[in-house]
Amino acid sequence: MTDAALRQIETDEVSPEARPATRTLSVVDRIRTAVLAGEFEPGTRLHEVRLSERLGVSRTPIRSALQSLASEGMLEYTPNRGYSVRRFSTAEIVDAYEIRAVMEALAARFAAERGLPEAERAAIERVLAEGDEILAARDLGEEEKLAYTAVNTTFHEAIHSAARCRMLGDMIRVCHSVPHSSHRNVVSFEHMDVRRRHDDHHRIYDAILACDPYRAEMLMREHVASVKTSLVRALSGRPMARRGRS
Amino acid sequence: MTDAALRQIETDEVSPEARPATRTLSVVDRIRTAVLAGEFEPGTRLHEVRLSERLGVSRTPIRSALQSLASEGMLEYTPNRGYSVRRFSTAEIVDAYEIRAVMEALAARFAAERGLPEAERAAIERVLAEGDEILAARDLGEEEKLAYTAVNTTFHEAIHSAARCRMLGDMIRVCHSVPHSSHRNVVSFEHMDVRRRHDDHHRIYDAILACDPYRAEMLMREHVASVKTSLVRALSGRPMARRGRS
DNA sequence: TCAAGCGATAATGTATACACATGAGGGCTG
DNA sequence: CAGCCCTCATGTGTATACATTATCGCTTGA
Repeated sequence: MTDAALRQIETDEVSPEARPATRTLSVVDRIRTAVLAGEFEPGTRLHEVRLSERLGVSRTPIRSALQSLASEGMLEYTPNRGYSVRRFSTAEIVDAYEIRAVMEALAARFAAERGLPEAERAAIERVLAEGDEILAARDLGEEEKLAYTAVNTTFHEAIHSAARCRMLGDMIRVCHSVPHSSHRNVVSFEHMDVRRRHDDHHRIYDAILACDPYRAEMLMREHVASVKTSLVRALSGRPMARRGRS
Repeated sequence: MTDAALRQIETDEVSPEARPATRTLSVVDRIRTAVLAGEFEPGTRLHEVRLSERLGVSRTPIRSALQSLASEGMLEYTPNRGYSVRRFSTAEIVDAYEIRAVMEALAARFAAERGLPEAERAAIERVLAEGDEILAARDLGEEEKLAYTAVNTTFHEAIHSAARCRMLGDMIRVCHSVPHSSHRNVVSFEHMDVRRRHDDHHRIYDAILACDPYRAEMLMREHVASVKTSLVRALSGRPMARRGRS
């Protein structure tokens, strides 16, 4: 009890600005982060009682959170047997890229058809310039890689937002729960690859500005699908997919 | 013990084939059916207590079911304010068709790339023949329309299944929770439209059999998107979208 | 008369106790 | 000795009581 209260306060102090409205939502975040960080092996069962002891809340919000995460596709549920960390085959990871490719392509098309709102336009121009700067250097240190990953994320999120279609945004988000299949993980930082992908960004932006839905869609689809190709190369290089950092 | 056993048996007699494993799952079905049948106006709040009284179970499975349906996109959730029936704008319905178009197109491509399993091949050939028969008549009565709707559903489901990609299947299922945006509702039964769409089915099947992913994808995309066009025509004809039967 | 603050009420969020299902281990029987 | 069944332990499913939050109407003051 005292322990739980302390941890609660601790959590509040760590993130004072964005405290979730309910415990359930807080638990969703905590478990999601833990799973994405690889704290549980795929296939591990998540026992409600143990989680509730570990996180210091009762089983009710735990159950609720587990159900949420299962519907996101991150966990697997079997009636009367509970939840376990979903195991993704290589095929599923690759498929997730294909799905993400057509979805993000559709988002780019919507953005081109509907016009780019001022806020998104500004954000994209900013990250394009930032990316230009980062890539001006001959080699990328760890810091630059992190910075470019943020640039990449912002670029894509701006386009999702410009698509103005909630269902599409939701579905793209689901794709990101698949390990490796997120623009938050820049798969390859090889010189040619990054520069080429950054150039893609410029062209996609041009197409959207020019209100050319077909070109925007086509470019974005190839952009995302090409990452899949890099990924397959990487996976076949080292047969086992490592999880976690990098 | 005895009481529980009796209730169990009773339930078995009522629905001998598909008894849900838990009350939560049963409640999910019941609420989903009610909402799809239009028993609640869009925007209506679903009070947990009232539902629990109406369905004769406690709030726990009700809450669980509501959460499920919200993650399917059928309900809307606001923390501390509960669930309400999601209101779909015309724009969202049309967008759902676009999304479904690219997803089903991807499914067709996967099917073509991966080959058609025997079971799916048989099912498709059967419904293609059945559709030919139905459409041989000059005019379609109510019964024929129902029969053709079933044919349509089976055709599409066989292709989803042949795609062998769970995530894709899940996402397509989500599209179907949007009213009007389901192949279970054949939008237009005008002669030309139905015949054309049935012809599309034949061609899509041919493309998949010929292992022509590009053609299968393109045909399916146009096939679904064209329904969108019919829908827009219909909606602009009668400005208010009627829900429920027909 | 209107606006703002406050309190009552109802609905959701959470905790906990109990019911039931599943699986493993040991004892009984053929 | 092998196989089956029964029992028990573990963990999920459900019900219910309590805590917290939102909403609405009322009062009060300007």
